[in-house]
Amino acid sequence: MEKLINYILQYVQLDQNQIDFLTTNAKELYLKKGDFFLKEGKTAKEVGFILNGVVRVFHLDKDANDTSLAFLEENRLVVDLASFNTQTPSSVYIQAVTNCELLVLNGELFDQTNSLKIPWDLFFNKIMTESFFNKERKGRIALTGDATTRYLNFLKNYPNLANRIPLSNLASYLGITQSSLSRIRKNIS
Amino acid sequence: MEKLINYILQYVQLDQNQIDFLTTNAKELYLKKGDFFLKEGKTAKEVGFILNGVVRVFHLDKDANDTSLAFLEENRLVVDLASFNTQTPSSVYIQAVTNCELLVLNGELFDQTNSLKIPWDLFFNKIMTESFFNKERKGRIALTGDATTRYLNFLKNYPNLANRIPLSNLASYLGITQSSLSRIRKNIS
DNA sequence: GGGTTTATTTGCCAAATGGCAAAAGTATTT
DNA sequence: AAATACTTTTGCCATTTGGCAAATAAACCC
Repeated sequence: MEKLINYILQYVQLDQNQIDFLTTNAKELYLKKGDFFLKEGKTAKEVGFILNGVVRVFHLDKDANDTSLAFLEENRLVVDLASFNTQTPSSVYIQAVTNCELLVLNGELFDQTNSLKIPWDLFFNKIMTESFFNKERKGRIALTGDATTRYLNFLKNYPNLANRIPLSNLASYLGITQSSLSRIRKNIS
Repeated sequence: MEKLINYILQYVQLDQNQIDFLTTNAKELYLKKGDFFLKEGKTAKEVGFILNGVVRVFHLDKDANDTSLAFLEENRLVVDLASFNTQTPSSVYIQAVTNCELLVLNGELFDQTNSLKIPWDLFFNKIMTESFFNKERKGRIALTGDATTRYLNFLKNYPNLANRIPLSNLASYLGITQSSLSRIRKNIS
């Protein structure tokens, strides 16, 4: 629980009452490898925080091609902000890549009444701003260079992640096939 | 001027006083093809609005490889939000692709005193939120499929833009060489 | 542990893309 | 209109990546 509080404190201030309030209302959630936190078409009703494990955000197109959009590990929020904020159906899947231990804050904690207690608007604004700037700066770098460059780039940005997620998922994130990624790995070593 | 006001009104409400205030303080700026609105290393001091023309946002890596990050046309804001909001040096170039006619709002209009007059915080939050969600939804689609798919996708999303920007710029946006893009065009027709 | 499933590597060849340079086409200037 | 500069197309060939299927390795289940 402390981890989640510290995470939130990076963005907004909380007094002891507010911390107690969150501690009382957060629930633990265990996801087994393969379990879904959110499915396309469903509206995001809650916000998760990863205590342990890795989750993947991905998209399926009409031909069932699987594109990985993001990987999230410990001390990160898990939520489709677009769906959660606008309460519209999500266009992505969020799935546990490994067994996961999450803390979950129910959507009701974010409603008008509770926003008086916790400055959620400010919190999400900061999260979104930070995330927006990251994308601005690094986002399009994904298309730069050949597959090997993109892979090395990924290793540099997320050094611990590559050996926690299946090759196929990483390949779809990098925009190549898993065979190609396998060969790239081989060439590098 | 009316165009800019209407654009802002999409996001926040303004009364006649506020509209007059903006009208008085906005300045016209003409950029010739090739002129820069912002250069890497400079801090964004103003916000532009395109009345006419196309601008390109791009990045140069250490080997001077040019990667197009975005193209903007009429009725869009021109600003490196990351640099402008945090008043830190920009990591991108913003350059006129065609002759451009802009309205420019100086940074001073956004300072504390003037924020009392105009709800800039809310305005930028909405812009950023909208932009963030667009990236979430469509951003990574860029890496989906082969170069032809990405080109067709671009044509669908920005039907008028393709014939207003040089082939080389579009190619760098799509992550391919201009020769390849030229061949792709040929094959399609 | 043995069997089953899933993930990864590899071989083979086809297809896509890059690199380079020259040619053809357009736009711009004088 | 001619000269110049810039953009786009094309040819040639090397390299990268994809597609498919089989082999190997690793993880999972009973």
